[in-house]
Amino acid sequence: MKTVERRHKSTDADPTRDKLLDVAGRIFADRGYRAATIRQICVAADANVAAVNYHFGDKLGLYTEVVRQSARIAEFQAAQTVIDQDAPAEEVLRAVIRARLHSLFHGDRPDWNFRIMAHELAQPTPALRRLVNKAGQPLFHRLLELIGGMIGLPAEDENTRLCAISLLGQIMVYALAGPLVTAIWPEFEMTPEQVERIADHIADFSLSYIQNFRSKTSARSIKRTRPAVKPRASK
Amino acid sequence: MKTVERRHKSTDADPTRDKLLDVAGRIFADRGYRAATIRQICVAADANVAAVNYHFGDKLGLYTEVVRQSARIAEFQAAQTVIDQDAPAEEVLRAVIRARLHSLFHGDRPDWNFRIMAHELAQPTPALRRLVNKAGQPLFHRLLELIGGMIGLPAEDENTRLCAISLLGQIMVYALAGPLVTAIWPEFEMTPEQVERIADHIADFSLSYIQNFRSKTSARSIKRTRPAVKPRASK
Amino acid sequence: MKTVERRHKSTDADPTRDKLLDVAGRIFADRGYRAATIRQICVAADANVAAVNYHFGDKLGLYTEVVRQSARIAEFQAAQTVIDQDAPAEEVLRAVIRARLHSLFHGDRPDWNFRIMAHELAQPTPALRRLVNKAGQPLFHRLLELIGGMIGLPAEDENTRLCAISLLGQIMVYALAGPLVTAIWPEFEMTPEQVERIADHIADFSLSYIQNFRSKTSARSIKRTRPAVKPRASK
Amino acid sequence: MKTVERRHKSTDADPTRDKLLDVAGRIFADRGYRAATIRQICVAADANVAAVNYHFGDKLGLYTEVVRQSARIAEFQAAQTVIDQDAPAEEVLRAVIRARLHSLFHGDRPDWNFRIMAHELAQPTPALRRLVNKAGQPLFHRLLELIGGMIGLPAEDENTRLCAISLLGQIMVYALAGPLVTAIWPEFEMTPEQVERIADHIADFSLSYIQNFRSKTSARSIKRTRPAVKPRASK
DNA sequence: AATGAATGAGCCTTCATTCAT
DNA sequence: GATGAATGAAGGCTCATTCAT
Repeated sequence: MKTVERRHKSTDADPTRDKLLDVAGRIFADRGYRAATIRQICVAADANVAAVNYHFGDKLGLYTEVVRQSARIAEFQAAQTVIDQDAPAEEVLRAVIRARLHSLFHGDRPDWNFRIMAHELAQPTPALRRLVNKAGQPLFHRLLELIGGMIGLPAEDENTRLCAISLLGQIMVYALAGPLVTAIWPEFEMTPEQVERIADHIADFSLSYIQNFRSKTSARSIKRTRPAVKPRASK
Repeated sequence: MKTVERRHKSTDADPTRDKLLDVAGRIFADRGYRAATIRQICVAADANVAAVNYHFGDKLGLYTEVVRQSARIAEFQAAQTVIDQDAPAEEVLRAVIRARLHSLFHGDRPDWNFRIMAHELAQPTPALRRLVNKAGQPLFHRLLELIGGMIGLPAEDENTRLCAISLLGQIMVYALAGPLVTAIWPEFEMTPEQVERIADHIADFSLSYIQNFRSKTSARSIKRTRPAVKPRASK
Repeated sequence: MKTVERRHKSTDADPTRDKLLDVAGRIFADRGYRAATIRQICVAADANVAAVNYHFGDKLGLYTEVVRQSARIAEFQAAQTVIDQDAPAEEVLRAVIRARLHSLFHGDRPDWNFRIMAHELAQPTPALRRLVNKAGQPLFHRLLELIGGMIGLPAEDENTRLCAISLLGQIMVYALAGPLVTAIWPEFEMTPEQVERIADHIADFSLSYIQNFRSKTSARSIKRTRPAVKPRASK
Repeated sequence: MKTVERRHKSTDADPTRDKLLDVAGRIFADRGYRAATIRQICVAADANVAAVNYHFGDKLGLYTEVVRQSARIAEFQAAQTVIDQDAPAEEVLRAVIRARLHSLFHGDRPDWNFRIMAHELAQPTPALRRLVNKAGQPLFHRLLELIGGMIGLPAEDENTRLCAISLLGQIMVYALAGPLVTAIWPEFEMTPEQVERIADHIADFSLSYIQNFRSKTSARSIKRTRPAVKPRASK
């Protein structure tokens, strides 16, 4: 708020700053904003406690930069997956799911991008809401478009939204609730193969509903009262 | 590590202790373990700062007790839903989903049971892992049994587990990632009706896959290489 | 701002709090608000660093209380001097001057009342302006009334105000600019006798002008241009 | 205590150094020594953080230089006013008062000379006492001479000193206790005209006593209860 | 049995200062 | 000769915990 944010001439080549950013990313991702301490970060980055203040002005400044970078990477990754936009919707959806899970556990760059976001989603840092939302929007928007297209409803339709949330929930649970996963599946380990398998499962699981959605349209009206017969048509 | 655990003659009827427990539950559920302060809790419970230490020995002691109680309630609730165990699996599943979502947002008294668990799942308190797992087990176990029964595979099968996680993920996302939900659905608000609708959606969404699972068995083998044809039954 | 200000049942008998207040008064008076450190104060008061937070919530809270107490004492002293209000104005004025100087250097209670005020007057603590003003008002008001009465002008008249400031300036200089006094008068020392002598001098010095003021009324108009002959005419 | 003092070949023409000095003067005058930070100064002077250290070795080094310069200017100004030394004492006195007030609020370039001195008088920087005293001496000495001459007593006489202090107190109060002035005179504003008016008032106020001083010797007796004969005159 | 008072460790931040180009 | 980067020593504040009734 009061101090300088950026004092450096060029954006590249500031080893201390970069290391700080990298280490901070990891630690923030592990512990969350509050629990992480500047000292931990600085010790791990082999820097002085005041270095954070010098380079980022603030603990929040450092964190903001970390999130910003995460956001940049997220946007970039999202953009990258767009390439095969002319592929069939199903394939695109599978690609998106796989990409998300991948960036969550095996992104080439710092692997904490998504976990930072996860923390923010769980316990938002007041000052950062907008930034995080902005970072997530491309993904969310795409998902809504995609699903909307597949179920033949506008992106803003309640059903589209519910499906998008269902889909994201399946992905996020791995990021947000590791212990839950472990509790259900003790031998679970995040190997690249496992990631693939999970991605496939989530896709299959979700497409099953999405691709059969159309047949349901007419049964909508009774929903309200918890109907004895659910709209699963063919069932 | 800590000394006192319980100094009282009888286990019942200690209004201060009870109020402390109640208030602490709410506050821990709202802010998480670290962010909640003993003082906040004591002020809110209209008790002395030392009361926590007196009754529970520790902040962690209080929290443990809160979680323990949450766990008890969770087990109880899980047991309660079992009553109609002879109902069709689908209905049981629907009931479980609805019950979870309900306890998450509109539980009667201690509406924070599940939220505490959510916090623990997201950022486990080291000392409590086992306790939380234990508390979750009944639910997880039941879910695995149920789904396993429906898809005709053992509870320990990878597919059963993936389905359970998918199902729980859809529920947990509402507990763990409010901002995500808001980002996708800005007008969203957690009215009782909305909860019902979401519960229905999650059930529909999940059952679509689960109830059609059988037909998939043969297609398994090609999975690894991203098969041209995915096992999605009707497709 | 956020913490509790007063947690104590009765206003008396809290030795730590009182000692803290006393020591803080002295140190704040010596060094000013910023330069004084909580640690210095606590060490000198033989208390823990956190004691300040506990009893006053804040460094500013402690300081505020110190100033408030100073203000109370100031008001009390001012009120006390009023007793001989029916005495001739000149005598009252002399009494006021003497009382001020006295409280400045030889108040029975903590001797820093006035020096705190002096610091506040020199470099006001933003949050305390009102409090200090309130504390000073009784004195200022009385002085204006008194002088106004003697020179036959309303208290709000510019001349009354200028005289009051001149009078107070002569007193304050001893509080605010010790080094100046020492520079002019190296052997100077604040013995009770010296205080008396100074009080007399200030009274004489000021009354000379005030008591002869009437004769000046007509000469006002030429003032602006720095007249060759000043209005001391008849004198 | 500090190492470097001056590393430059010639004493003139170092724009950075000069600007630093100028800006530092203003900022020190505004905020005082402690509250002013090297960074503020360097930023305002458009110089590097290390510049102060480079040019003056120290924060105190910079401040010392600022004060030294202030002292030089003060001496110069004092000398300048002396020019009309053959004018009547009263006129010289008026001129001195006006000059002081003027330099306090409307000095041409470095308008902070006097305010720096004011800060030093209120809260002396240990290492600078002598320097400041030296800077003030010319003014003080002249004032004592002048007043001594007018009341017919030596410059070292107690009465002369008391008068000088009274005179200076009336001036300094405007520099040191702005809030006091404002409290007494809310609408007060330091326009050039106001400065003139105040200067006139202080001169009138003081001359009234000084010019009538002799006549006072006998009237002493009624004073308060305190001594029948006060030390004036014969002493 | 229960509480108000006190404590010490740790956190974030600021700042003057020094270092390595 | 001059500067951007880095450092360490405080400072204020918060908090869980303990002490003395």
